[in-house]
Amino acid sequence: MTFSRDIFFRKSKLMNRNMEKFGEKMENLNQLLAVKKQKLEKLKVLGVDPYPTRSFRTHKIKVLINNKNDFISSEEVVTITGRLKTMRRQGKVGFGNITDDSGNLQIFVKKDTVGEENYEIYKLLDLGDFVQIKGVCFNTQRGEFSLRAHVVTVLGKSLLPLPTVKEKIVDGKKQRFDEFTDIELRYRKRYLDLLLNPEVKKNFEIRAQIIKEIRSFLDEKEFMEVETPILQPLYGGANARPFVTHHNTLNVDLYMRIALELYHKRLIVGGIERVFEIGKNFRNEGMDRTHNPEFSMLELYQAYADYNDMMDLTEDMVVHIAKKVNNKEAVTFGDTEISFQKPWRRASMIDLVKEESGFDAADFDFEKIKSFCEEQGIDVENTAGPGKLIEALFEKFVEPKLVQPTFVIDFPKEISPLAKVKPGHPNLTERFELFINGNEYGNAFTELNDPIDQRQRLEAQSKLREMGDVEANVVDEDFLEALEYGMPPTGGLGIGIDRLVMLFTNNTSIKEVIFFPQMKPEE
RNA sequence: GGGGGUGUAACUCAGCGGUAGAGUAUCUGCCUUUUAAGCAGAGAGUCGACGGUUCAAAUCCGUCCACCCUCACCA
Repeated sequence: MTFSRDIFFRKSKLMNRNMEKFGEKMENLNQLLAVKKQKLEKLKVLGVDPYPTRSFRTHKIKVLINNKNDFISSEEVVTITGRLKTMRRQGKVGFGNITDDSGNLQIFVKKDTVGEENYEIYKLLDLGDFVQIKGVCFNTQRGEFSLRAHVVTVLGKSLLPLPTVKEKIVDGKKQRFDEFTDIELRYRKRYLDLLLNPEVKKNFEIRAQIIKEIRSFLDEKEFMEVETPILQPLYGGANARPFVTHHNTLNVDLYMRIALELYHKRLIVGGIERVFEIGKNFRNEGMDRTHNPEFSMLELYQAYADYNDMMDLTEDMVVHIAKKVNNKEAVTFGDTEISFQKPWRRASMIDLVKEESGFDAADFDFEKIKSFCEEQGIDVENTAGPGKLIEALFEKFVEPKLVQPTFVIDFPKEISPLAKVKPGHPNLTERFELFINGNEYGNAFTELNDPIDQRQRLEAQSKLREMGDVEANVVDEDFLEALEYGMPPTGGLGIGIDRLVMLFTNNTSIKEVIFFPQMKPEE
């Protein structure tokens, strides 16, 4: 007997503390389990294997529902499989609802029809059990399309009771009772969440669809999907603190990647002109509504392109997703209607700061910017230069106002160590971030392909690191060497998949779009 | 890390100093077209953990844990 199973999980501390008392208590705690086990035994006595090796079905439930009249008039004998979700038994007859991943169908089991022995088996069923029902479709007296069982077969007994959620249809609207809503339980036991809250599954279906559409869009544009290392001897491509792990055989520490960027650029060097990857990044940082320590990114790199091309590509890709997922070039998030109609606004960071704060930072005058920041109550870190302060002003004054899709372009060079300088503007780079609804959704550059400049930039980052900036980039000699062999002019783009899914599913928490979000251990 | 909130039966919750409650689920009985099926009955809880105050704590106080919200941090 396993005591560590779900409903006893919380009680397990007791086991350490007081074994005897726990033993007594288990009598009570086990009651539900014991009942189910008794049923298992009874099934075995009846010669029924509660966990048979084979199952069989002729139709998914949706097929029956979509062709009700045909199945009723033909009286075709069909077999469905699924989980028993509700049960209404009354003496020598009973009803229940079976769900498979396509739908939900009422079954009608009558003692006279299935026979005495099979009816005994039916009576031993519990909510949550997997069953196979062979029978014929018909309409009940109340007019509900149902399956009249000829044979009830057990496919898998459940031992733990599913939380009970009941539904009633009032004026065509579903009313739910005793919903499974405890957020902590929903995240920790996502399988129950999926089972009991159908709209949760919908979120993840949209997620899958978005990813599928990204793939087909990029495939159409002849991007090659690649896989690059998650375990890396050095990390880079973003400003973030990494997770560290250890490889025993090599006896080296390895980092979990924080970005895909540097390996993709190596592939561009290698002559693959268009690459993309959808994968997990890992950042050892704070968690909140929009941050999970592991999260999904799309990165793509295109040779002979620049950040203007990346803006066009981003527009086209998001419009493509919106049309496929939402059937229109727009999405409603909360009360806000977001329009993806091209073209999206493109405005420089410095112009936007000036527009919203009245402050002109175009001259990069450090003392001037610093005193304005201090006036505005912005903390000035000791490693901050004018570029970082401009970004801070941007975050404070501009970010929350960018509701409709906006490309914020031309970031300070100081905070963009992997982006190419904007011609004629030594303090700026050809970089943009995409903002929607006040949140960042993407980041892109005309990629820096000058190995000498790149080395200087990484060395400058390294100095910041020495001064205490734990998120500054590290110098990656192997990457620099690749650049020295020559990288073509390249445009690169990163899109946060989770946030995009949040946008299209109208969710404000990243935990709603990640099946198993990071949670603290329970003990 | 700061502030606020929540934690009671398998699920949803009530109780907020006098020794544990409801509905659902489970079990028993009745019921051959129900659908939140119904009727009658039963069992089921270290009231998140630890400590304190009190004759008496689910309830008051403190500490801790988990989760949620919010601010800070963080591309």
